[in-house]
Amino acid sequence: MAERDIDDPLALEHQVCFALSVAARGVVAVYRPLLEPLGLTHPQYLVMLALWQHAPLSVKELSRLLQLDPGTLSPLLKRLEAVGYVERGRDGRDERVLAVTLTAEGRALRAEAEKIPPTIVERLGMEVAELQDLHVALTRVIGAAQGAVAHATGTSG
Amino acid sequence: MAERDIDDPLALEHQVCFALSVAARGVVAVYRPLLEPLGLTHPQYLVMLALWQHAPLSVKELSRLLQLDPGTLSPLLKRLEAVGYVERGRDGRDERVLAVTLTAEGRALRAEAEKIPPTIVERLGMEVAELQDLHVALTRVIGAAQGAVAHATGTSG
DNA sequence: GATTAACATATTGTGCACCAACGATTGGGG
DNA sequence: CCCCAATCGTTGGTGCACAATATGTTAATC
Repeated sequence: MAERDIDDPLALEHQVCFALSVAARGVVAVYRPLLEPLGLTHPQYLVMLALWQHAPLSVKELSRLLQLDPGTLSPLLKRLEAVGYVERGRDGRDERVLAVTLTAEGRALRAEAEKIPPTIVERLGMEVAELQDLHVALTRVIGAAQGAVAHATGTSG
Repeated sequence: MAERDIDDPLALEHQVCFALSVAARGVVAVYRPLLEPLGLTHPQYLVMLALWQHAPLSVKELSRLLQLDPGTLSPLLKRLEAVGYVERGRDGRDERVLAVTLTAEGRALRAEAEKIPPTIVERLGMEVAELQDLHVALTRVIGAAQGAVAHATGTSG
């Protein structure tokens, strides 16, 4: 069957979007057993990374940093507050914006999280250089996709 | 702030998993306006690709091809049946397996779908060679991730 | 040939992801 | 001062994704 599909532009094995989806889900699956003891899902882990770097952050800033819809972040942040890693309070200057800050427990979690990246690299068994190349390629795709969407909706913004 | 983050292994901009997630969601977003007129979501589009190549397929075979949980596919296939692109019937030989087949309308949809990949490449504005390189790199990551999960749960299978 | 084990799918529950609509707050122009 | 538009976050709806469980079917064992 493979013979006939070589020229098929709709063949599953030719689709970059398919490889992208499978790779993303597959890598997240490698993280899952490492994040589970911390009580975090992968999206929650990314939010914590953003906060460890830049806290305090508003929902809008998180949305821009993580390229996520505010409607996705809103309940996610409530769950992070429920487990005690962040606090959600209104900013004094502008009552519209939510100030997401880290609790002491949330800050302490960073020490545990530092063990994760090396473990992931080890479990994947890939060269760091190869992962860096991939990161560069993905960054280019992210830019291309943003440009494509911007062009489709209403050029630039 | 960038200066201080160069050596930070937890910096958001260093995470391959983050780039992978954002790229996957971003590229799917480029597909969305093209798939919407066909009445398909991106996962549904991938199922149709698999069926155009290999129909009829069982849920288990689709699960293996698309690397998706049967619990994800089950309701998805019902929705594809509801819009009239596939039929779900039991296989005569083995009443356990579901035979997913294409309807005439489902087969006809392939002509529309053939316009999608070139449009995507055009909208992304990336060289085909670069996309092919990315596909190779992603395939390697997919293999590495599968190996990592297999190792974590119970080596090989 | 009845009991068991293995298998294929379906269902339920939790959480993400996007969209559209809403309510509250803020800042600007009449 | 007041309305108005823009902004920020939340909510509700649909659909994906995974884990655990349930149900029915087939195959294996005794």
